[in-house]
Amino acid sequence: MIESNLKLSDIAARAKVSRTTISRVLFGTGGENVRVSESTRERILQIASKLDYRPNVAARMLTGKGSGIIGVLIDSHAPAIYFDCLRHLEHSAFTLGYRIMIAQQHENIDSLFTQALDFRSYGVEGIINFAHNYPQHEREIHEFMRIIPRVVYIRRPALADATAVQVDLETGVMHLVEHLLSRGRQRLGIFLADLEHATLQQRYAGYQKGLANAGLKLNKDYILFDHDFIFPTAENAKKIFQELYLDRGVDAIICQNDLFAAFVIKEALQHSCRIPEDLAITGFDDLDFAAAFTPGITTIRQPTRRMAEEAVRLLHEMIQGESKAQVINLQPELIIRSST
Amino acid sequence: MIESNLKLSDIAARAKVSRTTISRVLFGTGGENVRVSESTRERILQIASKLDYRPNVAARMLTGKGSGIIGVLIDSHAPAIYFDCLRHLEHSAFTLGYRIMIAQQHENIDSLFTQALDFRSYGVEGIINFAHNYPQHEREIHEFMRIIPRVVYIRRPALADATAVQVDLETGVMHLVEHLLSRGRQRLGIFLADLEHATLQQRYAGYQKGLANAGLKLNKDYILFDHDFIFPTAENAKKIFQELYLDRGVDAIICQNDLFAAFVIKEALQHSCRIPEDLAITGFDDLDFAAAFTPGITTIRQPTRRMAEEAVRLLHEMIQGESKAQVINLQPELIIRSST
DNA sequence: ATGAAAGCGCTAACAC
DNA sequence: GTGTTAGCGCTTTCAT
Repeated sequence: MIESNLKLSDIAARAKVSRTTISRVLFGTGGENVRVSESTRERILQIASKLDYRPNVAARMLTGKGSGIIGVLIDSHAPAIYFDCLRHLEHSAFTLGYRIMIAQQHENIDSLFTQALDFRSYGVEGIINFAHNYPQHEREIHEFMRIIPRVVYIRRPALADATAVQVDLETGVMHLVEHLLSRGRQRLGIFLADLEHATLQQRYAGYQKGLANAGLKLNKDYILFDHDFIFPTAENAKKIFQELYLDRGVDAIICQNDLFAAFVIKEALQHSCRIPEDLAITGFDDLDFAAAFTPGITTIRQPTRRMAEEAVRLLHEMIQGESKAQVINLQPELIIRSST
Repeated sequence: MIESNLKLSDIAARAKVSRTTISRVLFGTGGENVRVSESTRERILQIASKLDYRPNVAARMLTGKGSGIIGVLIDSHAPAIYFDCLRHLEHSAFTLGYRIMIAQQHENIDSLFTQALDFRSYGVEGIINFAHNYPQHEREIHEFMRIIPRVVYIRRPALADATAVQVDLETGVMHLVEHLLSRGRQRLGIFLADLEHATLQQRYAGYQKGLANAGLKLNKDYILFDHDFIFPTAENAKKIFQELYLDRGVDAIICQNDLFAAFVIKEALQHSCRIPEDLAITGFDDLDFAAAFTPGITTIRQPTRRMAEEAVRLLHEMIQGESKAQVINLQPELIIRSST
């Protein structure tokens, strides 16, 4: 039977000691050098556990204690992989005694402040920012960090002193390129929404390096730019297939994520284009359906679990005040299936 | 330039009025019949907005104000569809001025209390419970609701007076059955982990009704039970295909969700079984990859957005104290693609 | 139309 | 070892 909303003074009354002592026993307040007799301690713990006492977080916060809340900022158009990561995040945070409060960020940069101010209202101790990067808004992001000084970015922003966890997408795409070349592919197509997003820049860099390493030169015909290419839809896949394969004759297409790859594969099959004989296709993320597809989608697995663990760890260190800006770089993993 | 952590008294000092008046203007405290002169009001609003003042939620909570936090409980094994719903949930909640705090629940029922107590510690005003149902734990769930009296369940628990949003899975499966019969299918297979979970009971009921409506009788051979069937994996798909199609000769398989359908389709294709000519396959949820598959997966679309909206609306009403227990029943939508 | 004082549940600083 | 007091930022009640 769980009592409702006890407070320290209720325990104090039953234990016949002051609230201070209860606080000392239950939360270890007062520092290392407080002495409480074993018997009182016992008695208090007994009563508290029997009554299932839980502290009022708001009251503790008011005295300057941390809230134990971590704010997580997610882009409203975030691909599924981020939610996978969110799940691990909650777990890691919980393990360290934190709760997660989420907020979605919309395209516009201003919402970054609003959300930050709002999080501060709630006393969040730090933020994990999953939102997209805005390399063109470096200054505003600095301002954001001034509001909440403890931020871990997933994907490093264009910011010198930011703490971030990032996946080495560049190397990921390089591996993809190497793999495709080793399969005898010569004309590797890729499409990108633009080069403003850091993650797209990284992909592009990996693509370039991969080709350069093999002594091949870049053919601009195989690279397609279109602002719509952030959204994996059937229409976009049609456009991509038409331009890169039918018009320009690539023999491989590196897709931005698994869903894009799935739609491009579907489009290709409708044209009786054989995968991978006529056209090799790669995805990105290794979402769970990538393995269930026919053909299985060759892809780059993002270490979502480690991303979450590292992000929480870094933030925890910042909260403890033990850390300065650092960047953790995680390696993704090439998963070869039959689409290549 | 955003000032850091202003408090009411800071505004009060600048506006040369008392904190009380600031509170009245900024938060409308004091009720309907408070009068503040237009000029003071103006002045206060000006200053507050210029300084970008934000209230300290913890302090307001301590005086009895609501936290504006909604707790969301998600099962740690929740399928992707729930995260889709979570995104809409955050949006709807935000619109009504709430923040979302998430917690994951693990299989065991005890964590339900722990999470509830924990949420109460944080002053959450209500909970949206996405977690799986435990029809065998009706009493414990009652206890849970005593701790946090405002709970909206996604999927109705076996509880008379619970407020819930549910999708009529039974009708969904009935539609699936009708559709398959209309395509000339005669031997409809289905697999279920067990009949303990409410959602599986509903599917089974829909299956039975669909057949009964068509004047067909149930063939137990076409129903497969196995506790592993909550997890969509390649191995499970293999088992399902072997037993239902190869051994028992069904000509259609109703899968629990899209990912299961995807794996079963893959298995079938590997056996040169033609979809849908030899075997029709249906999914559930209409995740975004269902359309990208070849063949496109016929499925039942869950109205995740409306689910979220309704859940938040119901909870909001409960928080406002305007509502008694009710159940909202949403209809899913049959999406016909080429897997049937 | 506005302010002063008390108090929400807890902790810190200082007493004893 | 344990208790007392003051105060965190805000709202409420009661004055004025």
